[in-house]
Formats: sequence, structure tokens, C-alpha cells
Amino acid sequence: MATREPIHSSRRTRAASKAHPPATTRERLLDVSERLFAEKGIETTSLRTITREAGANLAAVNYHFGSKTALVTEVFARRIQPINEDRLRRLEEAEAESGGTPRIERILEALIVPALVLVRDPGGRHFRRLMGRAHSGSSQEVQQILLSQFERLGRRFCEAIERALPQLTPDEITWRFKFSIGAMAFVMVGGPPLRAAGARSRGNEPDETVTADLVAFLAAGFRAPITREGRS
Amino acid sequence: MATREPIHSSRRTRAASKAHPPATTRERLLDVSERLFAEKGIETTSLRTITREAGANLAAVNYHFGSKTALVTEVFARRIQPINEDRLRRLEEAEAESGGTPRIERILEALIVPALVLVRDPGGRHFRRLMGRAHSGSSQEVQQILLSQFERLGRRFCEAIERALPQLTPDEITWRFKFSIGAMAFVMVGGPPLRAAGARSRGNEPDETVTADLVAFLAAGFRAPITREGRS
DNA sequence: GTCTATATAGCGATAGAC
DNA sequence: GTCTATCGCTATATAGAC
Repeated sequence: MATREPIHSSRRTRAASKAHPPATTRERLLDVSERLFAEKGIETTSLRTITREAGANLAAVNYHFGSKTALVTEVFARRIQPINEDRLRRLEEAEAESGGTPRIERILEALIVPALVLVRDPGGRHFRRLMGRAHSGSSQEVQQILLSQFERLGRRFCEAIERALPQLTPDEITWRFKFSIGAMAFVMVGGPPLRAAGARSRGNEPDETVTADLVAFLAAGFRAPITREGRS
Repeated sequence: MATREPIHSSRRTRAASKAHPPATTRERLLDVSERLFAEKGIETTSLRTITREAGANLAAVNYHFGSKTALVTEVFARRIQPINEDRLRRLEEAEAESGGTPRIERILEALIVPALVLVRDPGGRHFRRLMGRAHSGSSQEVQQILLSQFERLGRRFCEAIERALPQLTPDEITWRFKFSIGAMAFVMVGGPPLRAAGARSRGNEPDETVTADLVAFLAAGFRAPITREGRS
């Protein structure tokens, strides 16, 4: 077992992608990284494991990305950008249809649907889990990556909510938006069952009905009257 | 600086605890671990850093706990148990006062207050962040620790909510409970500002008003009518 | 119980041949 | 663009003196 294997099985855990089993080394590294990061965490996944699973050489990561950090950044950027563009597009669409101030439900849909839609995407399922854990956990470095992608978006959505719910102060909206991000992230990450689903109806994996329920839940929360006592 | 310091400052970031600045090595290791895990993450915090900050020897962790994993387990167990007992006590209290079916607000307070009350506790602030990140992210190992402590509690709370909101199915309650855990966890972890708090009113650290707002938000969400289309 | 010293292993990164 | 080989470092864990 210590004698070193010849070239090492180059195709292994693939055959998941549709019509391009091999793809380029760069893409395989991104795909494998995404999956392993979601399954085991970023810090605990080594470049050795990544390159082995991708059927690539250990030096490939440093050749294609320069460093592990750069690889991590690219794993996130590759997915976040289209999602956030989709979010903005849906928000603008909702605003256009409603003359500038859509209902809170439409705003929340614009935020949530592009993320949870990854449930159906076989390649996106891993990233959905990864996003979920990146939102709350992870190192400061990763959160910085995520934050830089999310800051504009968060401001944009909060401003839209301010117009939709003028009775709330910007401060209250910021917190309620935070509650919403947390709820969404927790659904995304999936994770273990909080209780053993007696009715055996829906599993732990979110689907469209969950998306609709989450939107209804958060919209009602946003509309809750403020019960503040000792604040100016 | 490379010459090794004699015994290393044994009192440093303490003076936070009331009357026992040094405490035992075991307790200092737990305190320091808790803080560092919350600040940097578990995997990225080495035993070397922990023992150095605690003014203890590198071998101390393995002597007192046996392994890093056992240390991590103890860091969580030490805090979770009292919190979950507090949660159950408050839930039972609410049920007793209301004749068995308290309002959803009271149930949510029983769940949330014991966790967010740690805001005031100087030793608990670190753990609050740690709990927040453990809920969503972290390794399977840590989540397993958390889950075993949380499973009974989750079932117990969901059953209480079923009685409070009989119009909801158990399945819907499970998901809405999940939304609530996510929102709470995201508040606990604190994290970076989602937008730059223009009004400069409340910071990013949660306080009592946030707890009240979170309860009101979630309660309204739970009371939202079901808008399910294609389900039996 | 606390220390030094070290065993053993894995890490990210790189040089340089092909 | 891919490979081998290796550097330099850090990690957890432990043996054994005090």
C-alpha cells in the first residue's frame, strides 16, 4: 500500500454530469471542491483529497487557481453571481409590475426562489448546503467573500422593503431582513431532522411547497406590528 | 521573542468572571476554547493556540480531556444543558399558567430568551456566537453533538405549538419551527452587518428589543394562514 | 498535574522535468 | 498543462521526567 499506484484511477465519482463526463480539469476541480466543501467543510477538506477525487494532480489547484483560498473564492463566486443577478432581476421585475412598491411577498420571493430553486439542480444541491453553512458558520475569510457579494444586494432589498412597509423603521427592517436570511439559510443547509417527521409527508429536503410556506411565514412576520416599549 | 517566556501570563483576558481569576486549568481551557472557537472556528483553532492563551501546557488538553474532540464536546455540553433546561422550565411554566395551551409568543419566548439572554453574560457572549455557527455550519461531528441535545427539545416544543395552533399540520409546524431556529441562530451568531445601519440606532449585537422583535416576527409567521395548493 | 521533547502525520505550496 | 518530488510548516497526540 505504500508502493504508490501508477497513474491513479482518473474517472471515479463522476458520471453525474450530463454529457461531459471529463470536462476540463479546472471545472472538475470546482465541482469536486463544491461537493466536498458542502459535505465536510472547507477547512477540513485538503487539496490532496480534492485533486485525488477530481482525478487531477496535486499541483493542479495551484496551477489553475494559485492557492486554496483562490479556489474557495471561485467556488462561491461561480454560483453566487448568477443567483444574485437572478434575485435583482426578479426584484426589478416585481417593482416594474407593481409600479415601484410590490407586496412584501413578491420581494421575499425574489430573494428566496433563486436560492432554493437549486433543489432541483443536481449540481446545485451541494452548493445549496455550502451556502447555508457559509452564511452562519465558516471562517471570517469565507464570510468576507460572501459579504462582499451580498452587501449591495442586502441594501437593495431592504430599501425595497422600506417602500413596501413604510410603517417599519429602517432599523427594524434590517433586523427582520436578518431573521429572514437566517431562516432561509437554515432551510438551505438542510441538516438533520429536528424531529422524526411522524406524518412522513415531506422530508427534510426543501421543495416548492416549503418555499411558498417560507415566503408566507416571513411575509407575516414582516407585517407584524412593532411592540417596542422603551425606545425613542 | 523566540527565547520562550518563563511561565506565561496566567491572567489575561479574564477578570470577566466574578471572584475566581485563575480558576483551574481545566476551566481555563474550556473558557479559552469557547472564545477562540467562536472567534475563529473550531477546526482552525489549534490546541497550541488554546493552551498558550490559557497559560497552560500543550499537553494539558490531552491530559484533561483526552483529545481535541472531547474538549469540543465538553465546551458545548457545559453550556447547552443549562440552556435547554431553562427552555423546558419556561415552557412548562407557560403551560402551567395558561392551562396547557399558552400563546405562541410564550412558547417562542421559552425557546429564544434562554439563548439570547447570554448577551448580557460576558462569558456567554462567545458561546452565543459559537452556538449560532454550530446550528448551521460546522462539521458533522459537532452537529451530531448538538442534535442529540436538541432532538427531545425540538419535539417537545413542536408538540406545544401543535396545541397552540391546531389549524396547522404537524408537518407545517416542523418547517416553521425550523424557520424559527434558523432566524434565531442567525441572530445569535451576530456576524457582519447586512447593511451599514444608517440610523445608527441599534448595532449588530442583539439586545432585549431584538428578542422581543424576533418573538413578534416569528409568532406572526406561525399564525400565517397556509397557502398550499397541490397537497393532499 | 504539569512539564519538555518528540513521534507521526498531514497540510499548502513550489521547483523543475516532461 | 501535467507530472514527481520535496520543502517548510503545523497539526494532534504521547512518552516519560519532574
